Amino acid sequence: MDPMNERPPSRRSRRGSGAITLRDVAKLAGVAPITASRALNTPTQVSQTVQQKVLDAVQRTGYVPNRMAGGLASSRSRLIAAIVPSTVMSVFMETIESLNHNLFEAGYQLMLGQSDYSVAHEELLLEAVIGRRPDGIFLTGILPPGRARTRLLASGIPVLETWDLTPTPIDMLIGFSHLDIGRAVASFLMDKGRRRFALIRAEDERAGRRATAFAEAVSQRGCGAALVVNVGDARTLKGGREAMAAVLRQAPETDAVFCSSDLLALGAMTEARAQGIAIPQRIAVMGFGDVPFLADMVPALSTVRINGAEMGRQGARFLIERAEGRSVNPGMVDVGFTIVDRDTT
Amino acid sequence: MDPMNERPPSRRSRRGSGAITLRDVAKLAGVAPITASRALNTPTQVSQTVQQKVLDAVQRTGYVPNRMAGGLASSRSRLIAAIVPSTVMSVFMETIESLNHNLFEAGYQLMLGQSDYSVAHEELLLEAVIGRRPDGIFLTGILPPGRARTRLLASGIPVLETWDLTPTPIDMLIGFSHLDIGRAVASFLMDKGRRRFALIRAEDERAGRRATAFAEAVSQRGCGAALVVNVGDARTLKGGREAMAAVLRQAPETDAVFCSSDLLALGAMTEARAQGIAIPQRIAVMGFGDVPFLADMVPALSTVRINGAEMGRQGARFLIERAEGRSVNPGMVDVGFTIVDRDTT
DNA sequence: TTGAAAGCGCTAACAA
DNA sequence: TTGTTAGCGCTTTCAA
Repeated sequence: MDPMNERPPSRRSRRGSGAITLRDVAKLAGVAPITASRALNTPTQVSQTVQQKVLDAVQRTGYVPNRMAGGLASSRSRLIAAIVPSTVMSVFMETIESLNHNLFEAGYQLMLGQSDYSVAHEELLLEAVIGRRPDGIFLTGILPPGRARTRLLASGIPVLETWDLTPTPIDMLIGFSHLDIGRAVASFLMDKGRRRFALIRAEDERAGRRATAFAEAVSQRGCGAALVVNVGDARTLKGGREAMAAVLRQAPETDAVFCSSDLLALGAMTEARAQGIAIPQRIAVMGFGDVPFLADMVPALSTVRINGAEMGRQGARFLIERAEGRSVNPGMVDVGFTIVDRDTT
Repeated sequence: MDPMNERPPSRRSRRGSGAITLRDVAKLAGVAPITASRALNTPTQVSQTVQQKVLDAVQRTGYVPNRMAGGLASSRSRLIAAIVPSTVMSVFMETIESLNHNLFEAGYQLMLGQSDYSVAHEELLLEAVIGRRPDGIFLTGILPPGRARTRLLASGIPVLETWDLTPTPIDMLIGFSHLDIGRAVASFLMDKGRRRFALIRAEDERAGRRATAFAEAVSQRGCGAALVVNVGDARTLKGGREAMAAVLRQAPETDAVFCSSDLLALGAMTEARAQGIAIPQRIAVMGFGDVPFLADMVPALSTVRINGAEMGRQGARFLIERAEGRSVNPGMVDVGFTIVDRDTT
């Protein structure tokens, strides 16, 4: 080893983390650090010989590149942040799983934050996330105007909003229309001859839009006003049971119920069964989300299928394209939805 | 502004990302960068006046600290990585949600990787994760000896294995005994007078251990060998239905079935109901995991409750303690389990 | 309590 | 194709 290659020991030096660095690998391979860097990141820029020597050195030392350092130097973290309201029993997880899978294939890592359904929490989360300088941010939902939105805009980080549509996205957008769903479900049920409707809906802005569109559509076609029962949490069965009990009490002549989640629908069915009410003969039940396992229950739940995985896949693509410096502007991508007609309608 | 404070423009300079940096804040506040850093990170080390001036400057500039740079300089990323087999309909998500929540409160961020139930995938994932230099790694499960384990050990990153117990953990361990569960469920069912058992189990090593312990326990108490039916994926209802059909065909006299997940149990119940078999009168059904909503179904599923949130909470605590340099050695923490006796047994 | 200097481990820019 | 230099934006170390 040429002592000239050694860093002159300075009295006030910090002695690193002790881990193997690119310098060590380069020294072992007999090349400059930048050459070792190229051998690993852009192998085409380097001769076969050097390439092999560097790879050998990596092998022998067990070197694992420090992506924090690389990210700092290149302003590319290869980190994508995603924010969901919740992760347990959440309809968004299919999207996140697909996103994560596709990101990993491309050498990116996912940072996951949960807002716990709180706007305040979401703002803190976004602040923290921006500090990590991710190459992109994946939002499950639309970010309303406010501090967080301003901050995000100012950060210059590519943002993808999903699971909804809006004429005023922050940046990229991929989703579907909740209004269209409400209308489509209304038509679907009316075409089946249903006339007296109830809505079991979660305290959720999007669920609200589906419900409103549904209610408007049925009243436009001359049906009476739909009974609306609110439920706090879309992810419980209990809420659906209680709401169905309320429906049966307040409007016993109801012949179709549209729930804002599959779990609520399952609860509604449970209550109906407990009260000896035939589904779908007397009341049709419709869910939302198409939780996988409900197709295999008896009776199988009719529902609205959202292509969550597709949003994850395309979302990953858009964000990666942006991260690699290509200027993608997908405009508004509508992935649509499907009404799944099973046993309960 | 004193021009002496400006960095001399060099011909080959890279002109940063253009974002506001600590230098900008410091300059505005009229202090050195390091002082601004202290004002933000260790406010007690700084005078009230300086503190206020820096905070003002932050406010006015909209400065968001770059955690990559901070992490590089301090060798503390404030990033924790967690690895799960899957995120959709996964029994681990309660743990991850709790982990994430507790980490965020303490100023840490979660990186989530999914192994897709593949060992090869998990190794790649761990390699990638190590490159990020997280302050800790949270594993849902025990990492068997192999490349990944060696690498992890070599990295020196604190590791927490969960959801299982082993005498040979990599580092920290918090979980429960799958063998104990198998035995406890066996006793529980035998005490209820059940004698002819079947097991519906997923192709999962831990489910296998629960099943084996169960089978041993029942045969030790003089019951006949339990019929074992294997199912590929624990997260489907369909698998449970098909398995139950097999049980009914191959051993119609079966009077109790222990399933390796709640969803499989729900499938088993669905099939039993379809065949007109009374639960629990003729066959008792037991699940595993205590998916929240199953308590509200009719009949409510008896199951084994795992305190997933507790593992997340305590796990966060251990990992953070380690990250802050305190030498925690919790030994083996057993969070136990609870048998939940509801309608199906 | 404050600051100057050095450096974390890597890569962009330039030069050969 | 390879190397030199100068940072990326922050914090540690040492000194005042």
